[in-house]
Amino acid sequence: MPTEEKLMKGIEAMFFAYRGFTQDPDRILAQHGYGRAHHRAIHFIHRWPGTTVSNLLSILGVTKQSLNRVLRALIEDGLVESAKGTTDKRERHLTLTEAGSALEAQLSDAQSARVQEAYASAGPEAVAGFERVLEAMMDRYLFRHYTQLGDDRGTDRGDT
Amino acid sequence: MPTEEKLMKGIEAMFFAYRGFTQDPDRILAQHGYGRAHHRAIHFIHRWPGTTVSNLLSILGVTKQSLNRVLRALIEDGLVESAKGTTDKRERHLTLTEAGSALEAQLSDAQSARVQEAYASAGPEAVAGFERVLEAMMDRYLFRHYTQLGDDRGTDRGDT
DNA sequence: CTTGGAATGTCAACAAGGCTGACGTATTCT
DNA sequence: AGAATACGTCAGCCTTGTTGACATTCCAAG
Repeated sequence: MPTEEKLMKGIEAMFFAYRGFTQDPDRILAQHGYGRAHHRAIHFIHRWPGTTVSNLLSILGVTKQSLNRVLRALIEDGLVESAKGTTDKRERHLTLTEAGSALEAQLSDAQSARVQEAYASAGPEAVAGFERVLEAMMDRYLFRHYTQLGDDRGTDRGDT
Repeated sequence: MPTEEKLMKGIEAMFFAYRGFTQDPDRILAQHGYGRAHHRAIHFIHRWPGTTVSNLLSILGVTKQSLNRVLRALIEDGLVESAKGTTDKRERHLTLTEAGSALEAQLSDAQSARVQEAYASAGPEAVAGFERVLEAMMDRYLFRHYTQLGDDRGTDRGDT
């Protein structure tokens, strides 16, 4: 049973660490006139090329209006391609263009570098613990959505 | 040297975990018409009762205009008290009122509960690793500001 | 074959919470 | 006396989230 003080330190550590975690990508994004929302979209489209809009919606947990605004910009700027589905023509399958992949790589490199530094300075055992705690901290409902992406597309519950 | 895949998983874990981490407080805050910015102010005023506005500014890393908006609401709502300094009358020393402490406790309980669940399910060794990685991930400059709060008040570099 | 629901896009309006720039006012320091 | 500090505030802008409403296209079930 951790003390209140220990829990509070963990909470503050999450706050400060998350800020460090997003700092470098934020700088790069700002140079391109983008924000974190664009980063998230780019990241997950890179992670699952050809994913659909509704998949992305359930991963990101935002409204389609919010996502659409970001997606529209990325498509107009030629970083993302949206292709009508073949089996289900209502779906749009999203992929990164070359330019999109380039930006993704730039962002990923910056963020990975910081994470890797942290991993290196903390050691492999600490990293294993880090991952275990983070997994336990995730929202289980949302995470289930994420891990089921390959087989289960999830359901759209409309605008509500 | 961790693989790219391992680093990417760590990055996503941070994203999902942070969302879980803020979920419960966000719900409570919404009921009171507040947001995360209010939570952060309340948290750090609780942590350092009597802290000054400029201290808070360097901890939170936002502009005084942003902080002021939040602080004004909390003061008007009677959750925070602002007292003119005695030695330096320019400073405002911030403390939580009873109502403010009550909300802080409610928020802290909710957030601590989730963190503690995660700690319990991951085990004490994992927690030690978690903390080591997070500390290494923080921005060193900002964190130094934080840890020096007791003795060094930091400097205000003006509006720029 | 019709009809309901799913997947998507879009318009409009609004709010929180960042930001910059520009001032104003005490107060303290040099 | 004058510069710098601590704080507050007005105004305006941006991103990114929200709700609500509506249109289109398409799949699937009755």
